[in-house]
Amino acid sequence: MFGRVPKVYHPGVARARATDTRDGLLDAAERLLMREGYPAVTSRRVGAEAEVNPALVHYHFGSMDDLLLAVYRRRVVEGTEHLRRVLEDPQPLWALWEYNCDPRGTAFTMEFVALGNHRPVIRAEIAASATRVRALQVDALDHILTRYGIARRECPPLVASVLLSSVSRYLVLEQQALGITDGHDQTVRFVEGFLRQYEGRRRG
Amino acid sequence: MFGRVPKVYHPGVARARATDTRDGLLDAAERLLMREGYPAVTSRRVGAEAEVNPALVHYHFGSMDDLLLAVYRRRVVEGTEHLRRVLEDPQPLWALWEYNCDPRGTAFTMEFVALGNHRPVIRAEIAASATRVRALQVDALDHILTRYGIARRECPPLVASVLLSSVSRYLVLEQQALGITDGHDQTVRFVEGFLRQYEGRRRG
DNA sequence: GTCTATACTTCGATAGAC
DNA sequence: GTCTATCGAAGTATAGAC
Repeated sequence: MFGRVPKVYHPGVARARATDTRDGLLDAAERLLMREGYPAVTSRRVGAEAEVNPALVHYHFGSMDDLLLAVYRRRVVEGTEHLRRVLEDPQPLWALWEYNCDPRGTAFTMEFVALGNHRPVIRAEIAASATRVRALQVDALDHILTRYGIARRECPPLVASVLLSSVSRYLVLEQQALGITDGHDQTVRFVEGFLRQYEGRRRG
Repeated sequence: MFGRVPKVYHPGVARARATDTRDGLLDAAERLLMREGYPAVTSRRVGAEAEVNPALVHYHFGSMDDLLLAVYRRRVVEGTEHLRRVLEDPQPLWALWEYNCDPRGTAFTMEFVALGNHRPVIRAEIAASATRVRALQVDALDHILTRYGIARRECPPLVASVLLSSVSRYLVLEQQALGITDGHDQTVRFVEGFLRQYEGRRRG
């Protein structure tokens, strides 16, 4: 599995480079995952979506679990980088709320949660990355809440993080997975009124 | 592998009635769903779990979707009845919070959410039932909040319902599906402190 | 690296004996 | 109603030619 790192090819030949194929497979798997859900991510369909032979999935990644893991890891790296920028926003609470309300992130995560429910390897990976992300948020919120004069005892950063993400993500989940939006507008206004208390109207 | 165990029963003696078999299949499907998740709910495995021939699944329910739908509907009926009793609790906010914190309900629902993601029939069924349940909660919360002197403008019942269920269910989801509990204790204490403002300590 | 071909598994669903 | 037997489709994965 580790010895299959792509080698250098004859430069100038029209043949696709190994990393192109590999990335193409990752892209294809992610597209299928988002468009049709993880049951659609089969070696045959990934191959077809990448317009490449299905056997290459196993050549490049070994098992399907390994492919899915690679997809997940790639996105976590990007997501973490994104989150860091979000937390540097001049209105970090607003930015964090909007970040967590992004349906794409939730959809992606939920597919892997569903997947991880019966694939221990994936479950472990999600747990580890989720813990890191939460730590990042908590660290930032600690500074932010202190700056806003909110006592740690009154609202611990950890609690703020959990509350903020649970509400936003659950709303997205309901809407995305079930098409339910009853009460969502009102709830969003309620939360945003809260944010406005500390950071004023959203700018930019 | 399966069909070889139970053999012909003497007619008229211990033979299972049709409804027994049907219920047995529903039970078996639900057990498999909770224990191993929806991918495990195949006609063959349901048959084995119910100690009955796999072909009977199709005889009694038609397709697998129909079986899953039947499992879901049975539970919704029970769940709704349960919720009605919960809302009549002398401390309804506490009772509702605890009801939503029950991991079993969330696990069951999440399996169907994952399932419904790519099975339109199931998705529609979930959406419909979720809407009914929410209406039930909102109706009850309207009376409850009014009784506690909370103005509708200050905290609309609809918002209270969405907030309460999103936090509890998301906590359960994180813990159950990912094994993450960081910050959960603190968040629960935070919420319960809030409940205590209106209903005092939990009794019973 | 990439492809063809294939082994092996498990699925949903049905026909027909009893 | 229940079982046996089976079809056809789809999945993972590997071997081997190029």
